[in-house]
Amino acid sequence: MEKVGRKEREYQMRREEILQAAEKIFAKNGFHNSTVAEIAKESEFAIGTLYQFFTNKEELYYTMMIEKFDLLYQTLQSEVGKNSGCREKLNCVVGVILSFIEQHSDFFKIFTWELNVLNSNMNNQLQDQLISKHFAYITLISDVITEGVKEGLLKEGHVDDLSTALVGMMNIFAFNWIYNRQEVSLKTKAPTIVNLFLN
Amino acid sequence: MEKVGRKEREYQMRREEILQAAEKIFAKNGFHNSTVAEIAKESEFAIGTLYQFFTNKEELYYTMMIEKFDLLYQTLQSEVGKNSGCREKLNCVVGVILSFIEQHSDFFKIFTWELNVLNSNMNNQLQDQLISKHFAYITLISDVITEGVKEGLLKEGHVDDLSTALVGMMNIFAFNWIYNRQEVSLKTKAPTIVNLFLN
DNA sequence: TCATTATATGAATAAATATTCAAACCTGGT
DNA sequence: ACCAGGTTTGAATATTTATTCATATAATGA
Repeated sequence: MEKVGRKEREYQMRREEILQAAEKIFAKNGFHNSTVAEIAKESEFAIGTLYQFFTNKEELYYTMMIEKFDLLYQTLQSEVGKNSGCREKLNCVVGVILSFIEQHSDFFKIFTWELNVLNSNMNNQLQDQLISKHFAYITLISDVITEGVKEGLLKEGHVDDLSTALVGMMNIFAFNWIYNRQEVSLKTKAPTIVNLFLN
Repeated sequence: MEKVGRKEREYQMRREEILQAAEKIFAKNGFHNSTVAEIAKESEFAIGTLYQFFTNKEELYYTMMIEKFDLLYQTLQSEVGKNSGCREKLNCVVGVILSFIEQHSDFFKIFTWELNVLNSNMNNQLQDQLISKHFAYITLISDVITEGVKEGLLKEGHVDDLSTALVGMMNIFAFNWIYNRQEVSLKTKAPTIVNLFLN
């Protein structure tokens, strides 16, 4: 492993602070209604300092999104690995995702609802990177479904449709939960979703 | 009925042209990346002319959204009325919605994915109006589900969850269809969705 | 035809805000 | 204590674009 000095560590901490502030502000206002000044204030750095860490507003945005996404993906991967059988894995996947959304609801808000608004004149490198992360995520879910088909737990020939449906259900439950702020935890919806899914 | 003169008719036609141009541009770029100048060019009017019809960019945006939404709602309502029984009505609802999305995919893009980005400092009158339209739409679907429960076709006590799940599935199928541009019609997914839903 | 009213135009204005950069400030070594 | 590199700062700049409004154009009717 790399040995990192204090300088490097402190640099990373400051960078992290900025990313957290960015997440908060972007989630509250969306990309376009957030100002760099606001993020600077939230992070307690000067505007100029942010530009020391990120070349521009866009890069700040995408970096934040990509790092969050990595975290979700890694959590998913390691947790699913601990289970075997489609039903168990499904429970795990849905549970992990809903918990994650609950803990990082700011991120989820942005992710699901603003992705396509950032097209046009944006930095394609970063955008492509983000999209490929999303693919990996969907593939992971498809794999679980495929296993279910092999087991005979789910009907053959609809793997894509089934994955799509599952993701759609999770997203909308999360969306409703976030915007209506139920008193109950989002995770309580996990059995509902899995049951609905497996009949 | 109102008798409308030529003047009024022509006014409405020009207004309609502008709304169509707005839909096209907003769908392509989202609200913030669309400029009034671009919409003016698309509609072949001068910038100033748009301001004769709509007081500002926001109003243009919301007006367009609300009118589209009304159209969907009215279509739904009248078509569902022609059917009886939950299964039939469900087929109808899903079919109508998917067809509508297919025909008005520009609108759908904006609707599902940008609603919450326009919060903050926006015109609340119009925004509230739009949200209430959305409620009516969801209620219509819930009613069909409730009927299904009464019929014993669906399990009791989950009306909200079931409506939510159904809407979520439709949305995500539509989303995938739009962004991956399948060669097949979106409507072909209707039976998949209904079956998945009723087991 | 001409005068009056209504409508359309787009250059000019105003406001918002992303980005830069010269100056101030730290930090660690001597 | 002092200096040289590195780091932070935020006022000034540059850009973008929504909105206005004086002017031009068209329609109407006497």
